[in-house]
Amino acid sequence: MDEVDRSIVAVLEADGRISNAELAARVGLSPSPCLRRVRRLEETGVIRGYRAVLDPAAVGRGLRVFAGVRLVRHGRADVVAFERAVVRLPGVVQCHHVTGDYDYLLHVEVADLPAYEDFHANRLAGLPSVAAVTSYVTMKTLSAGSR
Amino acid sequence: MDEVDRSIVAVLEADGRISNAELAARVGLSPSPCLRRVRRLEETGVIRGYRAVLDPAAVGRGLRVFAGVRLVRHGRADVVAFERAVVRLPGVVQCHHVTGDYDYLLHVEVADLPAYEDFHANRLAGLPSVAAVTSYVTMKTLSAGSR
DNA sequence: AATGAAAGGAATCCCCC
DNA sequence: GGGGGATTCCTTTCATT
Repeated sequence: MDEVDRSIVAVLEADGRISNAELAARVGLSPSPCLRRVRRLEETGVIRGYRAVLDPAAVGRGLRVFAGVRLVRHGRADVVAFERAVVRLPGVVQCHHVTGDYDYLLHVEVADLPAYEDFHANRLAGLPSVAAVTSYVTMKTLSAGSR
Repeated sequence: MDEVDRSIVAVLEADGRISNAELAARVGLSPSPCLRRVRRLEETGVIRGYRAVLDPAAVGRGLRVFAGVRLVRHGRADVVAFERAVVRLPGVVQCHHVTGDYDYLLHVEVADLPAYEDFHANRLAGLPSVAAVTSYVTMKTLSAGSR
């Protein structure tokens, strides 16, 4: 990871579909060594993949909610069971194991408030060991620059 | 947005750098109409862009924290000043205006805990109208499938 | 709207520096 | 590690159905 590699990942983070030819020009290389560096960054896991960024509302994920979850018990079996189950729930984007007032902070995206009510009452509350759920419903999201 | 469009965005969300030729094959079209559909999805804003997904630790963002922020005052000027300033802070990925115990939930990514201490004490606490900050430090993140 | 052909461009590989 | 050039594949456009 030298300066050129850092430039490459910065450009690809902002535009993941840029052509190798233009990427090379932007970082001051010719296409051959540029492509070699990109492949190496992919192989070593610095670049994990590429994704299209979608309009949430257009694909049925217009409501974003963060849900703080506390568990009743914290034995290994309880934790494993919860973690396995929660990432399989439709609408769960990420599940963060956090310090603080909650055990987990869930990033959830669903169509609308009725869909979240269903998620909350019929999916999440029924998971093993879930003691309490606190929901933070997103009204607006501001993004920082290129991300 | 018909079924084919939904397939296209699903494939591109999982692999944003797939070639148009292979994308076409996967959704059962020939390349020409497939490309036209992708362009239309981009122009109408359903596809907002493409990004490389990076290993956070490899690019100096090894620590993810969610910070619940309460403001002292909620007048329009206070809110606007806070929102303008917070997204400019280095490390702030997204700023969610939420319902519940906090006014905002910040998604922050920094190098490590000392960097977060600096962010918390020297950047965030000094913003206009910030009354209190509650930090949820992520120890582990589980992702749901393709996202 | 989809197809298919054709031109132009890009990705990729090999070899040299 | 970087560069140049050849090959192959892809992208893109346009005429056609």
